[in-house]
Amino acid sequence: MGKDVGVPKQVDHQERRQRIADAVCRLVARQGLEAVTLRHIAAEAGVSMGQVQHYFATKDEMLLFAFHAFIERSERRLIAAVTAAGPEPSPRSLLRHLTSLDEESRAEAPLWLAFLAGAAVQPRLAALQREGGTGMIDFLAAYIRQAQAAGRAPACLDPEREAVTLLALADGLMIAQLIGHVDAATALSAMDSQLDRIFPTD
Amino acid sequence: MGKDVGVPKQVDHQERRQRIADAVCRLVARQGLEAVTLRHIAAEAGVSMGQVQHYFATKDEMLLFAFHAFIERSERRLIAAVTAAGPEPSPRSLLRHLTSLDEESRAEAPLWLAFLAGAAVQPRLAALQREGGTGMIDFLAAYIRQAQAAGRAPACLDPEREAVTLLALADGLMIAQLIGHVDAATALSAMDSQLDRIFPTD
DNA sequence: TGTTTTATCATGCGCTTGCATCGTAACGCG
DNA sequence: CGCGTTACGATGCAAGCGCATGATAAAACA
Repeated sequence: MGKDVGVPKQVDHQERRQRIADAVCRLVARQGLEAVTLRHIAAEAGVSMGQVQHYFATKDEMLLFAFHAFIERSERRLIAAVTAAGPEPSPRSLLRHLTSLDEESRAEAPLWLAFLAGAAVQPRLAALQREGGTGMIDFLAAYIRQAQAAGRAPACLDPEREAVTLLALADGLMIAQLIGHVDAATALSAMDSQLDRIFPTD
Repeated sequence: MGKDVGVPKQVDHQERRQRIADAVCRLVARQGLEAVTLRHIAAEAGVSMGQVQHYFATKDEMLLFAFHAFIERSERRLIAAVTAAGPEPSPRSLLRHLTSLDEESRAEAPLWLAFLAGAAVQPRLAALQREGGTGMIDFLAAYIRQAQAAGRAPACLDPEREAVTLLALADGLMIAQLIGHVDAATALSAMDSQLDRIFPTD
């Protein structure tokens, strides 16, 4: 019986799934969740429909996997954007990133919004979203607390509340930009105004 | 030829369309945009599928109409919420409403989000969204300007930017609540904190 | 080697979709 | 009254959907 599970027989299972998940993300970003069909995904990924079925038992499982992968990638990039800016991480880099001012995030805004809308209806998507979001809030709150300890932020602020505010504002500004209510400069100015309030010395 | 157009022959055309549009909104709020099919809508509205087809040439036209009706209703209620609170309209009532703390708005949050995601993909929906949003921004900015003139708000603030910030924050907090990142109390506290900054004397 | 497992494709099935096409009541009007 | 427009229901249809099935080739293992 001693099966050595996990040993790839011929192809890298995980890599194939990821490649298909990427195709899902691309398609959702471009045409929304409704455009996700097995046939469209197969075409977008440049593989046969049978192959998609081979790596994902159902369409739902595929969507869930793609969403999870997307969230993980976003978090990784967010943290990288903050910590890679310098030895002393800057809140500006964090929130400029969140305000979707770089092209990479901008292109993914519709994707994020589509999954958000899906989460409003499908509990399983909402659960994934919750995990990701709280992680970011904790990260931000800890960062604010640290700034307070260093005297770079007013001690009277509630770190939790400010973290929630900043992230909510980032989401809202991203939406406003996406719809066309405001341009990037206005969004950035609004976010900067908030940051000045929290980190006056930067 | 002198046709008296608009004279209802037998039924109130506009009222029928509105009744169907309401069914669309209910269904979208409950199950998302993907659940919108002619048959489901007919069932939700309690009419035959033929009737739905009679009042809307295509599914897209039906969605567009429903979305437009929804936006108009939201704006009407928003303005009513502000002006009906008293002779001197209060920013609190406005933004408590926007933060989706009343049940009515809360139930419509998924609906709003679904149309938002749709707008990210379909330009015609985005156009409708844009109209509605700028109206609210102008309304808010004018209100802030008026408060500045009355000395109830710091003159150093840029009304446009603060209006954008408040609306974006409202959207973001609504999303955070919907996903479950924060509870209503936290969201309200975050919004109040912003209002204190803009209207310190209230 | 032969056998089993894995990877892949092609095809088909049952169902739902938006929409077109009929038939037919009911009312407005000359 | 008759006639045409309007309102509405029933049905059909081609396309697309998720998914099941079976065939085939190759690799893994005995």
